[in-house]
Amino acid sequence: MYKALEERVRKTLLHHIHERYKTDVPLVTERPPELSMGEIASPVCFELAKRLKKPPRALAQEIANSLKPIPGVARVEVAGGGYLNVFIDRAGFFRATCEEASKESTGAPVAAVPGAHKVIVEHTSINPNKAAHIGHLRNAVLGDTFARLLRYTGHRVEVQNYIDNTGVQVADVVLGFLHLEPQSLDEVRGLAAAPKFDYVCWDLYTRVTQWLAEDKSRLRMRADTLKQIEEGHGAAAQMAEIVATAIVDRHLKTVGRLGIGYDLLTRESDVLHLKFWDSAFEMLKQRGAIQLATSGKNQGCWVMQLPSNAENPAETAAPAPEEEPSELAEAKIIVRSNGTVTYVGKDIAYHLWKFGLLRKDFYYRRFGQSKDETGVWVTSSVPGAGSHPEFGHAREVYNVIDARQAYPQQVVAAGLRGLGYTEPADRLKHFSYNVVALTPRCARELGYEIPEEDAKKPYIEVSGRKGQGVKADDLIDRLEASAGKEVESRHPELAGTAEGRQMVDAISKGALRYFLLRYTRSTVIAFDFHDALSFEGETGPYVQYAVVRVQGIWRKGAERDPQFAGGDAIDPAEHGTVERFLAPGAGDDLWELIALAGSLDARVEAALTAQEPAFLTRYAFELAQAFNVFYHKHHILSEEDPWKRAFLLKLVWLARQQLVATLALLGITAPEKM
RNA sequence: GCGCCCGUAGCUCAGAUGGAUAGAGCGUGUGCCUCCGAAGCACAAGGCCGGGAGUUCGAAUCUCCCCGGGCGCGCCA
Repeated sequence: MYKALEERVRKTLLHHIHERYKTDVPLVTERPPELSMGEIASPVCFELAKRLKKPPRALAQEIANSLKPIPGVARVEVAGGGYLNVFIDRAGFFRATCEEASKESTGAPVAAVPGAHKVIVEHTSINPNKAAHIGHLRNAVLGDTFARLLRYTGHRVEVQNYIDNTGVQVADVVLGFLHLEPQSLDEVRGLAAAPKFDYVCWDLYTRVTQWLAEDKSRLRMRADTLKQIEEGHGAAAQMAEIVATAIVDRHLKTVGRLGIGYDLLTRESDVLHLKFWDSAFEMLKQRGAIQLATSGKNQGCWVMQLPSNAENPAETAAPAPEEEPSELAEAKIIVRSNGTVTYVGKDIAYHLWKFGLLRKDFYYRRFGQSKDETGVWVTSSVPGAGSHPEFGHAREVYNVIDARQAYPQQVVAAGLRGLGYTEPADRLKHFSYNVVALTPRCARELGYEIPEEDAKKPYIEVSGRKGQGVKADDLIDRLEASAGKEVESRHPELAGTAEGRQMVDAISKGALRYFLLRYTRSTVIAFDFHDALSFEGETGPYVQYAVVRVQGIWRKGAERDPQFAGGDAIDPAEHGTVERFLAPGAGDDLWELIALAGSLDARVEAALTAQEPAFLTRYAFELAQAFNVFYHKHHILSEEDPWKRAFLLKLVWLARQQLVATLALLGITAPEKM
């Protein structure tokens, strides 16, 4: 509701200034620091004063006096040196917010706006050769939450998880099963069917890394293995298929514990076998987007020139004709002199497909052994039976990839641009985030040797190749154990019941998702079990608890009075009492909660524009905090004035609606009790 | 060397698009369960926003220069 009103105020002011002063100024609105200053403020008169050479305060006064009434606004005041402070019509805002909230879905996906363009969000994309760790979880949770935000605002969203099943990381594990700890195909199949196969591979991968380091000649074996896997034949390829498929299955189960799923798994092997690259290569050559270097250090390679000035690609797009590509420092190799394509080359082809610009498509089937029709879709190299949804053909693409990969992402965009697809290139967004590191204390706790000079650092990055890091399932297990203890101490009667398990599940999931989302994307998370396992303060369970308190009120109310109706109590709005309870002064604290509860739309908007899910965790916390303050101040069930009681109940209902909706966007549910 | 990110309370972090008195959580100290659940609430202590210059009516936020940290820049993926 707040967003709509803010926009209306902004438009009215702009129009008014345009009419009265015949000038257009950039107009921003903001939240005043205190409620006594209104709910919407604009410093526009400072800017206007500069242009008109008049004192800002006088201008503000003029505008405030001459402005026609704005629907939903009670009054406009002048404050400070020339601020325009807008005071919302409290009762009207309350009614409108309740109206909106009653239509709100509480978690179910919102139907896309008819005719909406498709947005692809790619996230997770873990190498399928070992167990997922906390860094992967940050990726998946960020991507999943952003997709929820897009869906909530009416976008058509397709979530993809890219599976690099033909890369060196898979090859390393296959190498381990072939040479380091030889196993037959059947034996590997057996291992892959066992529960903790991803942990087995985690350890094997570590040993292979060391084994390769011990004797560099073994790198040749790896190259051969990789080649076999890429070409898709031989024992190595079969083993890679078994390993990758089983690990992907493990990853899906792990992220599934946090409520994360996908529309499509795209496999690199299918990109290769369907020769997506060949098509892309032709396009790139035809458009001159890549050149064959005829001399210099890159001789024999196909290279792409990158604009040296990223901010102004147009200026550098056309190089001087006499310039030799081989001499350009900014050239990026796309095809090696031996004719094989690099990773970015494949990625360019894949992204052409994402935008529907490649004249090729995958085949599709359901993932998994079971023949059910519910499994996630996965790409295939061979025609499958039956129909499938249309995949790809996005207008906009978000790639959730950590900040270290900013450069390759730029190369992909440059590739699109080189083909003349400037608009798709602009709509290819790198949803960048920083890594999850460990605090030195945490690293020592896990038994890693930390040099003295590193012990003072705020965080240290550990090596996945060395098998260091916190495995996702281990962390979730610890959270569940910890939540289980809390639940048991509060509700011993629920031990072992389905309700108890659901409670533990909701709390641990809520704590973890909230923890990973509360940091802004550019922050390196210094992971520590103490913070991640906390259920107090700014955490998911704190917000969940606010919702649980509402259920408590309803439950208690129903126990005492069979007629009690909770959120559906008599509508106080219809009896003219809302104005009384929200009157400036006495009603300020209630109004504060309402103003915040009505700001969900504005916060969602901000989170989307800034691509910053952390804005929403912040909002959830603020709202829960405001509700808790309200809860302690007003005792609802013992309120004697029936109108006041009805009003407070409606307010409780509203706060709950907004909290539940916000949590749903964060992928968190609140249990009935906790 | 070039490019990107970061430096805010003892610790971990918010302060998007420049705005009014820089905020949370954790930790510390003190209160509050006969009262809708204390996974909570209230109060207190704690800050040259890394340093310096500049732009502006106004700078934690923008520009430049330092200092300190992290990450990229491969015929790896």
